[in-house]
Amino acid sequence: MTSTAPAAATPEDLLRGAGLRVTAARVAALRAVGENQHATADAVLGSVRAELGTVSVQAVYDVLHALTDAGLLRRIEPAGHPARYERRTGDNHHHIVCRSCGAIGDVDCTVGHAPCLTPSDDHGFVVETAEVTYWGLCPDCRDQGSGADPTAQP
Amino acid sequence: MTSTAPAAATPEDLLRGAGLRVTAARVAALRAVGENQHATADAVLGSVRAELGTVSVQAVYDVLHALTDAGLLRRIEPAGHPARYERRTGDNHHHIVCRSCGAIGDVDCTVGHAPCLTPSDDHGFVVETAEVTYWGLCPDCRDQGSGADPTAQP
DNA sequence: CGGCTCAACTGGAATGATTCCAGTTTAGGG
DNA sequence: CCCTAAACTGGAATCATTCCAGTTGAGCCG
Repeated sequence: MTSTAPAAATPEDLLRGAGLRVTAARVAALRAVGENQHATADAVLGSVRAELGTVSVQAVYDVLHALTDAGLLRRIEPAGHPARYERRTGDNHHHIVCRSCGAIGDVDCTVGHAPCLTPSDDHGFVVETAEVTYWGLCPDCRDQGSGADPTAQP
Repeated sequence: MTSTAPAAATPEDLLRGAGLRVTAARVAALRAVGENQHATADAVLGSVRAELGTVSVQAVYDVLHALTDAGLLRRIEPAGHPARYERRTGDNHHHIVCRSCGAIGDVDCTVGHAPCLTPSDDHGFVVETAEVTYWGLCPDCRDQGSGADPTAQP
């Protein structure tokens, strides 16, 4: 049990703390993402259905949206892949994505705080956040050679 | 290698230099992206049709794919937006995207060469490239603050 | 310079992720 | 316990992109 936060906050507590109604779908979705970081909406749908029985596709999208807006989840969208959700919020960490199987790893930006985060020429834009995505090969795909093997998934 | 094609290189020369067949669709697409950096596939389709008359959707996607594979174009895919194409290839510059209208600007990474590009913990991944996306507001949207914006959140 | 061949193109249908919509259920404050 | 807004249902729609089967044309070759 990781007790990084003050005590092991239950999904229910997290929801209430964020001023959201506590519903079965939200609790299940929160738990699903907690157990499977970087889960896709589809994966969450699967987990939630396995736990609750019938849940509509829309409900899961609604829930993921609500939780993301409330700051309980963070959504990441690697180019060419469906969106994924994670529970690590607040810290602006980055991600490394496997070109072959799409697996994702977290990357803490320890190189100072924001090295790249101030563009040299911002074209008059007001910069709010900077997002770094690393692309490469995960250990599994690296070992298997470079086969386009869509059967691998963590 | 010698200097690649000079700035004044015609689309035809660029295509031949890349070992690609010279077709009307490719020439037109290359010119379209040249005149409208960060154009979407749809925008390119519009330009190409304006120039050539009837061109199929598939042809434009084929062309953009071929040109991207050949290194004549670079594709960028900001989360939540359709893919865009640009002619600045080779240098690993980055992009700033307007949250409000989706406008895109180029950002040269002058802060050293690759500050963020070496993750602190790579999880065993083989990192090939790093991609930085800045999110913010473009000058127009910043000034307006409201109006042509469906989901304003200043 | 006319033929040949395969890459390129046509047009229509399919895909996958996500959203819209109208009606029904339910959490939780009064 | 009752009410109301928020959440959920299920089906259809959207949007970018790709798949498919047949047709056209660029560029090489004799």
